[in-house]
Amino acid sequence: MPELPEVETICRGLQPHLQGRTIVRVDVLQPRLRSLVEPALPGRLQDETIVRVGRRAKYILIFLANKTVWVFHLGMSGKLIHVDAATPLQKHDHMVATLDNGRELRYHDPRRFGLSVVVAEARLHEMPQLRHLGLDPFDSRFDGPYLHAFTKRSARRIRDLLLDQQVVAGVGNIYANEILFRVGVRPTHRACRLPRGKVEQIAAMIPKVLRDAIRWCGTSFSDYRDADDNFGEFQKRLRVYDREGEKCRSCPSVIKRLPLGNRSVFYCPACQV
DNA sequence: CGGTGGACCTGCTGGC
DNA sequence: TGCCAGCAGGTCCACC
Repeated sequence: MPELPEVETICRGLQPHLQGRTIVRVDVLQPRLRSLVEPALPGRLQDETIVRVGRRAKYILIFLANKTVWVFHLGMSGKLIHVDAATPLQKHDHMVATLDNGRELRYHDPRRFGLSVVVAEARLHEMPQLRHLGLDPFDSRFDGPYLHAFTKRSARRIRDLLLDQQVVAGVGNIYANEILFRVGVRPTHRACRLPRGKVEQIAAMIPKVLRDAIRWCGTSFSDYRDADDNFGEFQKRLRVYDREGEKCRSCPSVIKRLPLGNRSVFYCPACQV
């Protein structure tokens, strides 16, 4: 589900609710996520105060006063929501953190592809999931030459390269498709065959599209919601993703869908070469 | 090493 | 109406 813009929207929504709050208790209702939630996790969080909420790629980072970090990844269908304690529990609510103001932070994830761990802040960037991540697209070092260093030596399709978190951290299938439409490149184009100028354009378009999506609070199809359980708006601004058979917004052609690996690509056969 | 394809889960939709 | 195949925002691992 959530790519960088959705995760960033959730973080921005959680920050004012969580900052300065103390976690009173944590209940794990279903520990079987992508990896098992360690039994010691509730004890490591109890009575800890939240300093701030941050993000690395698609990971949500809740920094605690004792210099540990509660890390979440939402997988495909995860939600992290701040609610009133009176809100009825939903099916697939797997974790509930009660805060000192009586409100609750709930982790909900039907497909259970998500992740939740607590790590020492000093070891955060050494944890297996974060260690090999590439640059965040908003990092000042992320530019054309950086991306070109990857594209020039890769025979992969450009869509697959953009999904590789070791190259750019935070792009997922929706935004990979949207970015490539906006630079007129087919998702199936081999990375190493793209001219340097096109790679520069792609590198510039990545943060542009992601920023735009953040401005619209992310993309909601079925299950994505922000920290207050509200929909995003960017689905109204998609040019190709999930628009198979519909008219291109830039020319008279019809958007095509192609299964590529186990993720569909969407493109305009006229606008994208 | 690089690249591909399947596995992990549940739920929804569309075709028959 | 009911059933079943196909598909879904992501990662990780086995295999070539």
